[in-house]
Amino acid sequence: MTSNVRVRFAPSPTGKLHIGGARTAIYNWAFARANGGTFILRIDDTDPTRSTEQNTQIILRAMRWLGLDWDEGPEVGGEFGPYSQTERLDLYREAAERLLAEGRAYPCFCTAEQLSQDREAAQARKDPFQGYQRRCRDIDPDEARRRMDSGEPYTLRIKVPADRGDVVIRDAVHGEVVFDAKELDDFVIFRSDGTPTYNFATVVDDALMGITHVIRGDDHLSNTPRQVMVYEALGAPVPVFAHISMILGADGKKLSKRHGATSVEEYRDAGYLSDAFVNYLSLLGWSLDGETTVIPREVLAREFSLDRISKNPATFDPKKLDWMNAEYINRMDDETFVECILLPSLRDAGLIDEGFDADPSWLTALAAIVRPRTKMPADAAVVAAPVFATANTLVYDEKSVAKGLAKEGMGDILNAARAALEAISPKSWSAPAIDAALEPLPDELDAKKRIVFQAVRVAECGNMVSPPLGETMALIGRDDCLARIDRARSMAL
RNA sequence: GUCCCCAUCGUCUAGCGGCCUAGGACGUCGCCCUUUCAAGGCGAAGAUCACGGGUUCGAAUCCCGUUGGGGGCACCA
Repeated sequence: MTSNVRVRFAPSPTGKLHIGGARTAIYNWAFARANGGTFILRIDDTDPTRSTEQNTQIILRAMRWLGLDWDEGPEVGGEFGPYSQTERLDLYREAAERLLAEGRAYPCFCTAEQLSQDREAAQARKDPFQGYQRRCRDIDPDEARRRMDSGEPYTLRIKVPADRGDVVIRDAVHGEVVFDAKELDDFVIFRSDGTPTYNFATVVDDALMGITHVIRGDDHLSNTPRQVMVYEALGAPVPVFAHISMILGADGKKLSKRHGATSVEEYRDAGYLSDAFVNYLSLLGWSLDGETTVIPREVLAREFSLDRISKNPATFDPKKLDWMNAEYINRMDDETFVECILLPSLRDAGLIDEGFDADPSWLTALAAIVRPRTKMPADAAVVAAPVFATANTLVYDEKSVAKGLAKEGMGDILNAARAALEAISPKSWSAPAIDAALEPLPDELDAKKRIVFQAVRVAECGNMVSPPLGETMALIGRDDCLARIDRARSMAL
């Protein structure tokens, strides 16, 4: 299915891609995919002082990690390029000159001092309108031309038509939003240094690129009537807008550094799965049916719709993100879990090296006990650590030893356990065999189940908390299990 | 100051006039499973639908106002 839907995500490279931007990108991407449209990535770098190439690269990398592939934009090109604003300066100049020639824009020679004076005066006389007072709007065009040619500094301002009534914006999430054109001032579209302003450049780009739907943050809603003025001056069709609410921190304030990680790549580095992250973010302000929470990206790309976007600002909840991540880990197939979570985690923790090789069935058995205990990839290594230790290198947790081993009678328990385990032949060393061997011990020793297994657990794993004993010991191997008991014996009384 | 937006469990949300004594998810709590920890299963608590007026036979849903939050009003984006 193809359609003429064209949407764009247009970050300005003044910083990293943050959570709010990522969510906007996801919505644009999903909307394009769901409608067989085109997803465009454009770099809005009109502010040369704050934009950097490095930030652009970080944003592209984050987009790739999120799995948001763009059809037109940096690196892939497209017939509406170039796709960064610094390369489009001529297009803005052309558009501005046309508007000037048509009398839809005019030069303004007011100085910054003059303007702030006017603003203060308006404030002082409690004028409800505190915008530009239109001093230069009626300067004779010929005189204006002379002053421009003489080198006098000027900006270009849009001329809001005198008879323009209400400006009605069609917004897919807010419905019709009405602004009184009287509130609009003749805002600057070109600075005196010859660069375009944001409100002008974006509209020129969106018009030239044939953008049909503008999905962006709520903070632009109040600017939209100004932009509509530019579309109309340009004679371009006005797109459908969809203004989405902001994402807040737990204190209800706009999400910022104070709330912890805000950039996409911090979440990647923390070990969050791209799929889980995208799923979680997509639900921050959108719902499929109000019931479903696990929504794989293919489903999102098929079912996303603007009319299910919520108007409320959403609070970012790290706990639910964690749950989502665990959910995706739990739903992986074994092979994926081993390749994408377990092995990398073990490597990062230094438990194995690049040349590590293990029997596939052994790895599957390890994965089976590790996976349900893995919320974040790093958890996997923590859980698996005892398996990768040896009797000599195993680290014994002090508290666990004190509580579970260094007590009266523990020596007897370990002796009995050792004997029972030794009775298992190397060939039949397995989880069921180990469980069967250990099972009668409490009765034989007339000791509590809890106490017996706790002692063996600490002896084998160095900790009172571990995955099930039989499975773990099967993975450790018979010889090392026996050796661990020997070592633990010296700690028991 | 002015304009615009928003308002349902702690959080994300469902709800678009009767199906709502308000549904789902996260979190919290309890129980089951169990040698520990998880995972899983079952269940519970939790929202006078911000408040006040209307409209209507009937309102979380429509209208007005109030309050509270947020955003814009720049030669920032």
